[in-house]
Amino acid sequence: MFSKACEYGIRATIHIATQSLEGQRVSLKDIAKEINSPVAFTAKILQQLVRGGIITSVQGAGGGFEIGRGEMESIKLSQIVSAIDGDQIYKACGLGLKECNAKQPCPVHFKFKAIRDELREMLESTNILELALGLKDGATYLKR
Amino acid sequence: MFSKACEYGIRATIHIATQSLEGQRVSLKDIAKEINSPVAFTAKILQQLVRGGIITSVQGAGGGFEIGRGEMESIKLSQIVSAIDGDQIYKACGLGLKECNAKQPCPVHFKFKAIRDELREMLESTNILELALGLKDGATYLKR
DNA sequence: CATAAATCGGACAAATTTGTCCTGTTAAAA
DNA sequence: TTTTAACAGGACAAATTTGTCCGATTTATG
Repeated sequence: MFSKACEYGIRATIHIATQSLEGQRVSLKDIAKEINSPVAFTAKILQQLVRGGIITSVQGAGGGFEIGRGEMESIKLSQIVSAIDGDQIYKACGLGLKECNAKQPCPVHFKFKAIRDELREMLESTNILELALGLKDGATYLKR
Repeated sequence: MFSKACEYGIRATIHIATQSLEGQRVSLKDIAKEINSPVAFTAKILQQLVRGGIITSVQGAGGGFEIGRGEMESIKLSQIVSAIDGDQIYKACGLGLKECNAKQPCPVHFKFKAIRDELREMLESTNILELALGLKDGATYLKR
């Protein structure tokens, strides 16, 4: 569904959020450990998230990554996906055709569109705060 | 969503089906031309479909690929996807976790499961005959 | 100011996916 | 029976994704 990079990106964002809820800034090392991802690769992805305005980084000793408490509710899963994988997943034809739309549909156009629309709706309506709270409560997990 | 190989595989199968409806066996060359795909790569994918029991190949001069008329309705999109991409798309965790289930869910487990289930339902209920008929009618397209 | 703890960013390497080429095999037809 | 049209399959090549390494930069702290 998503690229590895995107999976790591979502997991990292949720972890950063839970820590930010506690007022804790987290380091790259800590993130990679908590979400069980390769450190250097994770660094690249965090850079993308910073550039995308999804998380904030603080350089230097005592630095790390964080998310402003007030921002968590307005950050949607869809923004993370777009920042890393682009919006192909919402827009692209399920059979890989360049031009595929209601006027000139591929054989599965309408069936796929329905699924994609639901996926988009879900990603656009899911915010990071709710995911972070579920993790903090111990209701969900980020490892394994 | 799907790999390129899988996209080509679905397109190829639909094309073969429309031709089989007319009693025409189709060659690799013709398929690649009609679905606008690289010939040699398409050959590999057709082999997978043959091994998967989805299409039939006939070797030698005048040979090619075909689908028994009676089989089209029982061939589901899900079988093509499974034959080429496997069933990761139905089963795998949206965030890439090895162990993710209702007991130990990732933060987006239930939201993703709902989407995946709809996707699976759609793929399992869509057969090749209906797709081939739409294409034959000129209602849908396989190129561009 | 020197040191240490961090992110930033570029270059490289490995793995996977996508795509190509060539030789072999099969079967129809001249 | 030779030729020809087709699929089968292995080896290779290119492109993309995933992952690594290392030096530069930033900032807190002694």
